[in-house]
Amino acid sequence: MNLLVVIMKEPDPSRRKTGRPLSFDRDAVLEKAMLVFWESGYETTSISDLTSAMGVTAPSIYTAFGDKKRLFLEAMRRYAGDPDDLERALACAPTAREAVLGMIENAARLYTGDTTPRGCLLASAAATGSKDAADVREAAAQERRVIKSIVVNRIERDIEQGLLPPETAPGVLADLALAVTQGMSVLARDGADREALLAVARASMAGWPMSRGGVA
Amino acid sequence: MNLLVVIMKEPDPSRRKTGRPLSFDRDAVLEKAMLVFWESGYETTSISDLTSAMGVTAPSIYTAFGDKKRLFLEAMRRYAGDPDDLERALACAPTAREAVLGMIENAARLYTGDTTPRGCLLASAAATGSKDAADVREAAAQERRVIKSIVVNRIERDIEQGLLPPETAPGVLADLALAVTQGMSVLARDGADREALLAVARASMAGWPMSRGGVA
DNA sequence: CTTGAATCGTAGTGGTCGCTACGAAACGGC
DNA sequence: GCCGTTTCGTAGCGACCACTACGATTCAAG
Repeated sequence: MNLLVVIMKEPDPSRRKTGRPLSFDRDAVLEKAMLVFWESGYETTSISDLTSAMGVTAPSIYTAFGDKKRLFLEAMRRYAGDPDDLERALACAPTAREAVLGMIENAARLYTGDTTPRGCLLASAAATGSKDAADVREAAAQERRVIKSIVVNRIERDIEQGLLPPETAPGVLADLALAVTQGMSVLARDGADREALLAVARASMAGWPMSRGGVA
Repeated sequence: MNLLVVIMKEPDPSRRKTGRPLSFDRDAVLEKAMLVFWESGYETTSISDLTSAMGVTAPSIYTAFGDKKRLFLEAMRRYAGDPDDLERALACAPTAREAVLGMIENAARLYTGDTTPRGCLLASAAATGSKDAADVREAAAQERRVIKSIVVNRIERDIEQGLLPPETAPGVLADLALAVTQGMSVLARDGADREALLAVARASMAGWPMSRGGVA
């Protein structure tokens, strides 16, 4: 699916041949849409909410992005970023522990930024919904699964290198990291400040096995 | 507010004087509504969703519960239960650590029940939404604040009794417990099974200070 | 058996939803 | 200038939203 999308997007760089040009910056407008979805969720954001926030009329949105669902998926991918970037960031850290702590701390800061909505778009924008938005929730779940597998791989690397005890359960630690991350989104929405979230992030790592002298 | 509600509900036990009686069990129907909101969220559940699930026509819902917002708030309170029950349960446990672990484990089981929707109604039903549902989100936030304060009090009791080191930060541990709880809801919705959630629950407690020989 | 009170089902209300038809406008190629 | 192509803004589509008016129905009270 992703491969197909990439392949079909190939002709893009050489396009813009004929016809009236777009009157707006597609990327800037997509970011506005992302912020609205981040703030108000997928189904609970209306097209008219989007048109007023993006400064673009409804027909222009539909010609540029397809429909509301595709616009949201594109906004969500823009929010989540490239999984390879996350993988590289985790690979750079000296240990899996520091890698995951850094990831959670970054989330804590992201959820409490003063120019962005509180909390996590992935956690809140499609937490629930009607049946015909099930595929959108599944897409968000898929993003989380990708993140989890990247974290699991990073932990397994430390186990193989003897930096973590062999009985370490990578799946549990990754699930814990993900649960804390998504749970912090709720705290942030409830008004918790950045320091409170960072304290939670650090406290959530206290259960990790020690690097050298194992805890057992 | 709660006091007022209680006071205004005083005449209830002696009511049912005249007029046609309700043709349905108000409590059973409220539970059906709770399950629908639990599954599909507040704003993303329509009145027609509720009428078909509750087996009651729209006018009957409105005469029995007021409007959609009041119905949801009542369903949410039914879901959350009486805070005093939580307080008593935490008080019964021998230590704050066991009390909180039990609370999180209960959440893990609740989120993976096979006769109820996955995840947590409090976490997902009002995670985001439009402006005119802000008071509903605030009500959910208030429920979480009550839970946090109960947990904080239970932890402070152990600190006063010397079961936890005096430098323990009750707010951070309570926030962590809440974040893990709400985060597990996301994992449950993504398909995590009960054992995975219970493992996360236990792992999240690993960072707690030891009861006797302190960790520092 | 009548009367008043409360709920019943039927059948809608105005409003907003996601989405689009359509003609005018703005481009590149000739 | 002219044509084909694409986007523009206007205006509105049918469907669904939360909610309710209204007359029939079912109870307790007298």
